[in-house]
Amino acid sequence: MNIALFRNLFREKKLSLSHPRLLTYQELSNAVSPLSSLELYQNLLKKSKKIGLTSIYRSLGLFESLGIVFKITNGSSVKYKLCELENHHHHIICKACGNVVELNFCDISDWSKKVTEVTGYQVVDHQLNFFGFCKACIPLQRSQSAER
Amino acid sequence: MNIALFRNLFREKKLSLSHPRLLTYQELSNAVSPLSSLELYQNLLKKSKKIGLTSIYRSLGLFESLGIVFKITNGSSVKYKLCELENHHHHIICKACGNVVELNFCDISDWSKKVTEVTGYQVVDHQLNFFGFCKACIPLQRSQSAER
DNA sequence: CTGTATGCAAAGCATTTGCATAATA
DNA sequence: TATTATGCAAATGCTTTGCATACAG
Repeated sequence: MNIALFRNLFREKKLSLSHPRLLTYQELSNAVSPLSSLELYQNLLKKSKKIGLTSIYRSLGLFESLGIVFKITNGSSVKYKLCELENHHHHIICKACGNVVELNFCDISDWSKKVTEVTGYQVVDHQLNFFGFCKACIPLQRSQSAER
Repeated sequence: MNIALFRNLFREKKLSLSHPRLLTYQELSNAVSPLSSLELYQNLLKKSKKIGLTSIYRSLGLFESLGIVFKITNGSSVKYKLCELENHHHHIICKACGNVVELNFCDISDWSKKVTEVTGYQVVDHQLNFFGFCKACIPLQRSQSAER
């Protein structure tokens, strides 16, 4: 999601676009790979930006609930990345290096119907992640497979 | 994985099959839905089994590294379930009461191929959870929808 | 101005670790 | 008997909360 859309969204939802929120967004926006809350905090401090860790947590929580950010819980580590695709999508995560690629397809709506038929549950959401090895890490597969 | 295979594995790997490990295995084996480390601990205490929480953590870690157990990291909650190698499946989780129903179908293998084609990643695993409201909780939907 | 967000410090929690004791093979 | 695992208590580390202050709209 680019900065213009980001600003629009905040205006639409009548959410205040505070300094910490903007900084958090920008830092994620510059990032090449997913970042933890602490990395985000330290990166901003290095750039002499005044921000509290707490606000980063709060911003990330807000962004996540708005669908702006994807939270990657991979074993014990938690990282965040900006969603580049605006529509609903899923991810594939490299088990070795942690890189994430977004998948711009989701045919799961048929499944939701099936789930409702079978269980009686009203399905409102789902979560799907693929795990594997990116091209660069395929050779490492054997040595890494027990990790996480 | 049944108890016979479990015992065999431990013998093969020359791992000691201690009381806590066996209890942890059995409790998971009896469980209808995935359990957290604490639930496991409390269930065993209720049954007057002597065990420490620490040992449960250590057993679960061992089991996971052996591929006996699957760790479900759902937002902030972490639960474990025995891998039933014969039928891979997914879950639907009630957002209101937390009940879990297992879904005995998974047609995702076609997707894995597609993911590989599109991204070049070698897919080795995936994780799919549905969220919704069970019959009893559908009336609560409005008040609970912001949670998690 | 008025409500909302911030930042610090402290609290909370799940998980891990150190170490003496106990159980396993 | 010699490893190896256990269990308690304490430590760790990530995340959340309370609350007075500062900021955005």
